[in-house]
Amino acid sequence: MSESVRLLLADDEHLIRGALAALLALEDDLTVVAEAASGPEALAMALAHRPDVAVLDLQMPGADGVSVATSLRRELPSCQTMIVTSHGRPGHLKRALEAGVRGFVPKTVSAQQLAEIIRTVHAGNRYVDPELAADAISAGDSPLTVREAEVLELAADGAPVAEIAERAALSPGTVRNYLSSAVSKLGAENRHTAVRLARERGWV
Amino acid sequence: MSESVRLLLADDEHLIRGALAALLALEDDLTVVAEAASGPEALAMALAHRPDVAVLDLQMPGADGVSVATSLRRELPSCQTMIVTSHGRPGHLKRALEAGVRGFVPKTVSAQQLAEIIRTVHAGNRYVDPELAADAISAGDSPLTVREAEVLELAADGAPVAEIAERAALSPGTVRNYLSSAVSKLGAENRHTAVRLARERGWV
DNA sequence: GTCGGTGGATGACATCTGTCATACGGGGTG
DNA sequence: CACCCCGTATGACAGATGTCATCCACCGAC
Repeated sequence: MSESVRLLLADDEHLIRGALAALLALEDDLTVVAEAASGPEALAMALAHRPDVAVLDLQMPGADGVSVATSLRRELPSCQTMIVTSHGRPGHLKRALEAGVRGFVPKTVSAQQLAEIIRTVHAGNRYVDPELAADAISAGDSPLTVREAEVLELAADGAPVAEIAERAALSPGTVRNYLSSAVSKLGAENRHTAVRLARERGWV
Repeated sequence: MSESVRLLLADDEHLIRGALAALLALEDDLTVVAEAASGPEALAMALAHRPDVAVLDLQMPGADGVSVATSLRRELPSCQTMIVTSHGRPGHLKRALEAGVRGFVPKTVSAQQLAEIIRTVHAGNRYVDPELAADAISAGDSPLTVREAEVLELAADGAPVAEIAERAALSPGTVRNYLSSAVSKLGAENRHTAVRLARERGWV
């Protein structure tokens, strides 16, 4: 049937990918034409099989779903992309939408729902899980300046101020100022909880 | 058929749980008798349906797979438990085995393999994914004492010493001692990198 | 040109952390 | 019993961190 939507499934969890392929194959207007277990593989398979829709897991070895979507947008514009994620955080959603992703759903949806969303995306529309969207909206825009976010990111792995200063080419004092203001903007107790909060809200 | 293995599936990701149920149902010696989307629900369903084998996701809301396994061991000893995990870290494996879990596999296995492993577990044998086992062995035993690990865990979310002390019912000075010794044992620069290292090695 | 805003820096100060020595009670082991 | 390790605690001290006020240079707007 030439009407069938050609799908690429990319997920590093074989169990899920296989199960998903089996369930989606039950829908007679959906055809899984390729599967991949990593970011680079997904890209290669997409270019080889030219699917209509790419269903990408967010967390994959090599390159995450959003990077793959970005590449696909450039190299195979005819292919719509959508992200499926285990435990989604709003930051990824924002990144994904900026990358041109048309669908963003958690893995808590059922196969029926997923099939329906695939059709929606294939029709050129967008679909974002309402709950994730609400989270993203309630998280709002980052109150951090570019520098504050940069410094906060460098602080993420527990590096001391001196190291952050070196890596950011700033004076240690300045780094402490930025961290201090970031911490107070986020209402955190110290930079480490600040990093955590910013991560949760997708601001770094 | 009375020979069929009665299964409980617990996973908060509807997509995966449903798909898994569908695939496992294809094996005619396996029957899914209950599904759950959270830790407490898994426990309740297990007690209600008395499955032979419980297939538990590691990450679930409410109570993780290992806690559920621990409770099951006590409240429904006839039920064998196994853990399926997305991105397994060795620490969980050790915890799981101590909780009496008989099978521990990553979601990268195929449905066929999983079915086979379920049979293995049901037969009273154990199965641990070779790669996860290798990781666990190479990570070795934790050099941390129980208290050090406890305190380190409380330090994980960036809480200040005072808060850790309160939550651990210890004096702040003692907390600092433990953190200090944990940091030096792990060769870290500060408690935060120590937390990260311990996490990577599965020691917390 | 003056004004204000922003990025960057400095210095001072209080507090928090990390480290160390020391102390004491309890549980094993020789 | 003596010894050692562990858990717990205290005190002391150096260094790191968080906070604040202040300052300078640059840039764009008025």
